[in-house]
Amino acid sequence: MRLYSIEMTLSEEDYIKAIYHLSQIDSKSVATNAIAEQMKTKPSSVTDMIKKLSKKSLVNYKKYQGVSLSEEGRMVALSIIRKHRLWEVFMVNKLNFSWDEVHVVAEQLEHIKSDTLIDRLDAHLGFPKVDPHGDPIPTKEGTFKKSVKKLISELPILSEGVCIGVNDSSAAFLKFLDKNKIALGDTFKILDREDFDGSVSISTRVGTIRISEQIASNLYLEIRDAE
Amino acid sequence: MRLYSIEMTLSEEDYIKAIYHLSQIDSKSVATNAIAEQMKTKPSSVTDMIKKLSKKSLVNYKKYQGVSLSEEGRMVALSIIRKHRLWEVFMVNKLNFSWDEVHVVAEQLEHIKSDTLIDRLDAHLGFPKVDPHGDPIPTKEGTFKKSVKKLISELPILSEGVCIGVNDSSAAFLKFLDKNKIALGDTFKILDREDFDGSVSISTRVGTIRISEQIASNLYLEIRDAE
DNA sequence: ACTATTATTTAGTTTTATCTAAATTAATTT
DNA sequence: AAATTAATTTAGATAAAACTAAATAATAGT
Ligand SMILES: [Mn+2]
Ligand SMILES: [Mn+2]
Ligand SMILES: [Mn+2]
Ligand SMILES: [Mn+2]
Repeated sequence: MRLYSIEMTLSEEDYIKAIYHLSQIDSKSVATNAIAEQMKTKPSSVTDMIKKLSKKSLVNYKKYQGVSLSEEGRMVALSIIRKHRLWEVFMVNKLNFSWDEVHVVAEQLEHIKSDTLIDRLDAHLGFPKVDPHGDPIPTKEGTFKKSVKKLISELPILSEGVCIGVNDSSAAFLKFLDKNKIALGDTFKILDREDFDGSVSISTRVGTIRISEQIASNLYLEIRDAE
Repeated sequence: MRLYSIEMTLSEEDYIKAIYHLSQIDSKSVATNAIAEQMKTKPSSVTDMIKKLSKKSLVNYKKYQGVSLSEEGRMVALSIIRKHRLWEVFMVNKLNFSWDEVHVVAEQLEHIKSDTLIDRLDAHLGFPKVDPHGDPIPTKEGTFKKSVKKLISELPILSEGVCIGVNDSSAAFLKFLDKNKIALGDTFKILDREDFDGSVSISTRVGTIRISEQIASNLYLEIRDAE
């Protein structure tokens, strides 16, 4: 993960990260419009930036064919994600933030340039493996356990797993979870799914409850014994 | 110190901080060239930025007359300095950095925008009053104990005080201090000064030593019982 | 008071990251 | 296969922050 420290602007870093995340969803090459939407900018701006990143050989690009990260680009993405998630752990574990408050600030902190800083922060936090949302933290070398988390709405009946994250971290949703005694770290089993409305019956630590499709598509489980 | 959160770029913040520091040295209005030197930029760039800051009424400016910070400008400066110094304390106290390593990274961290973050960091660090170099940390409200630190070279004979900071934080100088058993927190008394070369005789915790003018003009003492 | 020197500002460019509007290519329908 | 629609790129503009070179104002020396 060291490479030879390519100089990158904040903007370039955010684009690289966006491309990484989009290519996770849909492993093929990433569309210009998708990047524009993610970055809340215009497709023409994306094209400009893609050309720049391509010149730096951080992405593979052919006109009208979309982009994918090069190996260097992937490493840059992982190093930014590593920083983002370590700062999130710091804010939650050391500064008593709650998990829904940290993302915006981590968006800024992830751009601080200092390898020493991030190494020592990692040590200070006890080398955490996941961030407060349950997402894995890449190592310095750019390796990390591939996420095995899936949305409840995507899992087959009888799946069992630990609740490790949410999609929607709005205050309203978090309040709902609290009220229904659903918390990070709880183990759930999917008992049944209603084809009609997609609602799901799950067993939790307080008994069996039924959740709507909307809720099920916002809760991630980590599946046991996955590779 | 809250004001109504003026939007400021990183560059504007660094200029405001530079103007603040320069006006501390020499309380009058600050010269364009002095800012250019401090910021390692050209006078013409400084003029451009001054006009911008003046439009935002963060500085008082009349052509050819130099600039001074407005009251808002002073508050902005103090809030950046507060952040800079708190991050320095964090790196030294929590991440085991040494005091000569933290400044460059703090130059970046001071620009992170989050009032909550800095408040919680302050609490996490136990509301420190000084940074690792002995410089005072402004409060949220923009008040702080006026520095009573003086260079040994500027103090009269028989002054006594606690060593709280250095001017030159090069590795070579810090090594020298270590070798001579001079550390932050030690109490020194100035016994004698040689007019010929400005060298000074001081009593330290390991006995009496003689230091050159060059060393004396790099060590700050905090004088006891000053207001 | 005049001149030389220094400090500061202005004018005109450059680079980076945006944007809008127009042109082009790709994909979908009929 | 032609026409329509959608996606993408190009062209041209703008704003921020820098620069160089030239002009102007302030200061100092005689
Ligand atoms: Mn970011
Ligand atoms: Mn996260
Ligand atoms: Mn800075
Ligand atoms: Mn300091």
